[in-house]
Amino acid sequence: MAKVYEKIADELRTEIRAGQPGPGERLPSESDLSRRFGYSVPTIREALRVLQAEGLIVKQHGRGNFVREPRVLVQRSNARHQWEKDRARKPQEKREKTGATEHDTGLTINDLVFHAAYREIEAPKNIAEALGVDEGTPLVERTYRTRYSAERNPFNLVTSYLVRAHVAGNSDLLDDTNEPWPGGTWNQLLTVGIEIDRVEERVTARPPTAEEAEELGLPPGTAVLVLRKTSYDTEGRVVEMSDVTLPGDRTEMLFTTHLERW
Amino acid sequence: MAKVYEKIADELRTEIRAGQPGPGERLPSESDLSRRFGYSVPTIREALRVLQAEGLIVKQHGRGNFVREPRVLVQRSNARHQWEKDRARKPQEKREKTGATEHDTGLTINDLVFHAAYREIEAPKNIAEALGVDEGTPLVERTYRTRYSAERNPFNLVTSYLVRAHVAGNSDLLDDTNEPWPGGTWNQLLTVGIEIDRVEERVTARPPTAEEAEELGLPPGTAVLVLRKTSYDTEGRVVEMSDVTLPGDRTEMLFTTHLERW
DNA sequence: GAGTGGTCTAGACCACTGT
DNA sequence: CAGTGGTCTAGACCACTCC
Repeated sequence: MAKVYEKIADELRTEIRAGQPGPGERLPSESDLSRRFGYSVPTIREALRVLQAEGLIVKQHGRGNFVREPRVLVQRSNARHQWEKDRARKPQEKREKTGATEHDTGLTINDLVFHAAYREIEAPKNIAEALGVDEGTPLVERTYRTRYSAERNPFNLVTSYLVRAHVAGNSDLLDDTNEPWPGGTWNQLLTVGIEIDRVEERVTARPPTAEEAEELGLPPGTAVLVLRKTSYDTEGRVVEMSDVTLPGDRTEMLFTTHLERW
Repeated sequence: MAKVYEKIADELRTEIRAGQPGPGERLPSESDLSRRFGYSVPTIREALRVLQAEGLIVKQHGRGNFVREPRVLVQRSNARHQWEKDRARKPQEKREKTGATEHDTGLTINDLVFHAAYREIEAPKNIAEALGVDEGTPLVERTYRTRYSAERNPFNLVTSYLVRAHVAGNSDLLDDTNEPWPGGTWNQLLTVGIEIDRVEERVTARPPTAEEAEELGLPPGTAVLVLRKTSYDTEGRVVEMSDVTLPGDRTEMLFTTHLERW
């Protein structure tokens, strides 16, 4: 019942929590730890791997093992939805100035880099279910990436779906050169007479897939938040659905629920 | 740039995604894979570890490596807050019958096992900030565990804080033998004249700590959702704050935001 | 070039699962 | 008992970082 590497991990974990070494500081080298604990380097590495999986340390090839520094940078609030709805009716020059991400982060449009791609597809089963349409229904699929101009990796991955028939009345919606759409999707929906009534967001958490870790630049020991946002119009139809992947170590989602007064 | 174990992981991942083997099925044994790929068992194990960290497979000592089956069982909706507020004013016999967890899960009180512990503490810095009080202010701290009667591990870990001075008017609130409180915390707050106006929930995701993994029975390759719920009364005071830890692989949180109509 | 972590090998032995 | 994964050793060699 000993399990040497767990004991070593426990001991190192306790020391790190006590601040010895503190955030950002280096741990002793693996061979030093090997001597200190009297076990082989692979065993030490096994212990360090446990701490890495907990997100407690970061390994840096050629430099050493470091205590991870916490970071939560991007906040996303559900107040953005009302804000976005209000924005949709503003005149174009105002709409162009700022988007929902800037609203959340307080940054200006110059600090952010957007990338979007457009595609028409036929609804696969799971997407069709979420949109409440038949399998094979023509859809408009758009994928977004947003990142800080100073950073390499985007801080979210978004795939958004619209029912093609809903938006066919406005040819701008089917033209992928109109990117990014001034005023956002909801303004475009307004042009075809659709008003959003409520938004549902389903949130789960899991480790990133290999592709997500790659694209978001996530080190091992990070989780992602997975958000499926469904927008309903005033008649209860689903008019937009999007899947969003966010890095758990730098994202905080804020949901405010207002209650009826007594 | 080869990295054998990554290539092996890629190949196995592709096969699993294609359904070969499918969810719940066993992978070939590690020594079989060693022969198939022509690399040593430790290298194969390294590849399998990658897949485990992604939550794609589950290792079972003495049995084999299995493709993980997805499971999302517990749904938690922010509609629970209005429901809970309404319940607080109902007569006691109704309040006793069911709690917010039953409301979310659709189970009856007999399917669930509760455990609660009670403690009085002086506010440490971070809690004091969240409650908007001075450090050292007397608080009531309560920790909850809820689990299915058929399962070993709870499906959430809750720590809740109240300001002692707010609730001192009702001695029941300071008596830890009154567990679980019929009608919940908000009914108790009602007895001291406090009405909840809005709830804020902050959500992040991260890998579980060693203690959380242990207590929730989480296998490696699982993330947790961390939720900080803050309840404000009609005067804008924070009257309750709780930290909730939920297993990412079996929890879905649903937030509905209603928008103002044009 | 010295020091660090990363990959891979080969094998001994232990612990768990199922027959 | 046979078959499986889990732990640990000892060491070779590679790749990266920093002086």
